[in-house]
Amino acid sequence: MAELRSKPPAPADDGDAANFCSTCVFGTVCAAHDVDKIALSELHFLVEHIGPFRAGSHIFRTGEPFKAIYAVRSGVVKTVYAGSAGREYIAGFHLPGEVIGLAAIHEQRFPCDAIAVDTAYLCRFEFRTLATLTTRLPQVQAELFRLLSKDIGSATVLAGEPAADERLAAFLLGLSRRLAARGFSARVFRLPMVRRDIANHLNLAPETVSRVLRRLHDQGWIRVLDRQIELLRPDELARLAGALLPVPQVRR
Amino acid sequence: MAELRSKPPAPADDGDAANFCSTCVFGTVCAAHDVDKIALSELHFLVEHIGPFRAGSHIFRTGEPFKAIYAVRSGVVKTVYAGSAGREYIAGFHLPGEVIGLAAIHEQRFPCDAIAVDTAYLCRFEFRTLATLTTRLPQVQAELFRLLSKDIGSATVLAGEPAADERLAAFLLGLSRRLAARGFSARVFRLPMVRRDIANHLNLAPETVSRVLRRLHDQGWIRVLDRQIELLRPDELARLAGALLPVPQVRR
DNA sequence: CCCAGGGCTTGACCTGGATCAATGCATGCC
DNA sequence: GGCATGCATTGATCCAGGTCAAGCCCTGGG
Repeated sequence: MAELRSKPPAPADDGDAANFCSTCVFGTVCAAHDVDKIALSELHFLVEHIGPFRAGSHIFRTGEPFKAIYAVRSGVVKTVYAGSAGREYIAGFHLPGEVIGLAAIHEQRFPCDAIAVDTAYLCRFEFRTLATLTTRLPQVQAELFRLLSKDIGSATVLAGEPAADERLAAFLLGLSRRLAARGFSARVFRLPMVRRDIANHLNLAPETVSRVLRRLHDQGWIRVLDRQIELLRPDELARLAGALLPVPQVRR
Repeated sequence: MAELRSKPPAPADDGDAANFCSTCVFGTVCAAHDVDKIALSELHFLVEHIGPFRAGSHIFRTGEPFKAIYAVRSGVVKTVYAGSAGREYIAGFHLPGEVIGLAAIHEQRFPCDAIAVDTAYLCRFEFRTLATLTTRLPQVQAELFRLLSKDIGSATVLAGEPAADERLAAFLLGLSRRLAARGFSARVFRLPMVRRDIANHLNLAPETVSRVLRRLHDQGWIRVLDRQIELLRPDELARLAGALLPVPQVRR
């Protein structure tokens, strides 16, 4: 498994006056031809590059007043909800190009913590300004609607209380596909988070994660070396995951 | 328990040229003073009243192209996702004033079925028209953002995989509060759905729902007669539910 | 160098809730 | 009326995964 990338990818490009970061969620807007150029430059102007956040440090905290949404530029960020009895629940891991903070619009406070899993850089979008801008940039409004809508179903994945194997298969495959959509290898990748976090996110005990990984390995469907993962039989994993994960998104 | 309402509430009011239905999600928009009256009348014009849908009939189906969002006017509607292996999962029950279909924006197809639980009337909002309108009506845009954002966290409730008792407590209390927010009794109400649906929604077996209801009853916290429910100790239920249900919303 | 601490794995045991099965009780249909 | 159907409840059994415990390996610090 020497071919595995052992270090995180090179620092994200920062975009320039004319173009946003290549991974940016608003990339499509930027690429469109009929966009009001002045408004577009305003959108660009409103973006604030922030970071680095070291592993474990907060981007925002539960209860903080909602001021902005954030797009991950590089690194990985987890969103953590406080559960009952001091437990916490990791709702998701967010890769470069993904947006966090949208759930805060409703109550105007963040309902969860956002914590860097490894060193992370983000883009910050002041929300009031963004919302004003969208009245002049219908494409951006549409994109925002899309982003919000996308997040609605996301938690539904665990809803059927699938078996541990199905959860893990869906998790690995989902990660693989999201990485692939951002230009990384779909077959071979590195888990950025510790087992405990995977377990928490999937509502399993860390021990169970270990056991299932071993089971999948013994069946010859994956190779595991520490946090390095190789998917040998994504087809079998997909069969296992069943309807859990979204359609093999042909994004954009 | 003779005081229990044994029939569903009177038919919802239909609003008039100047005001929307009293339960309508866009009620606040309507009440605002500084709204562009012409645009507002357009919003009203765009609403289409549909129904009745008899119990079991579809408002929309999984995979259908997304054309509109819907607000429940009266009755109760469930949203059902197809799970793996032919199972289905009930993501939520939607009361009058609540909006369904928002999750379809992302893929431009409905990701779930919407099925009437009892006789239901709805309002239909053509989405393209609505989205165009929002560029002139910032309040409506903000309301849409709020609605979308609200739905993001909703599935997170089951995320911690709480015990059966906690789930049921949270479910009953949540229902009670949502009903109260719409002017019904918070203490005494009628479950509109069968046990099987409750079980499915909470990821429990119907037998477990029965047993837990009995347990809560034996502790003197609720009274159950068929689908009639009386909450005797909402405080205890809230303690049980813990952090599962949202803060006792002071809505708007 | 040794040691401490954390992440990961593996084994042994236990339990909450699923599953299977039977019964009671409505409602609707012929 | 008599029967079928479907909902609800209760009892008996089973198992997936949680919990507890032990051991391994790696890294970093004194």
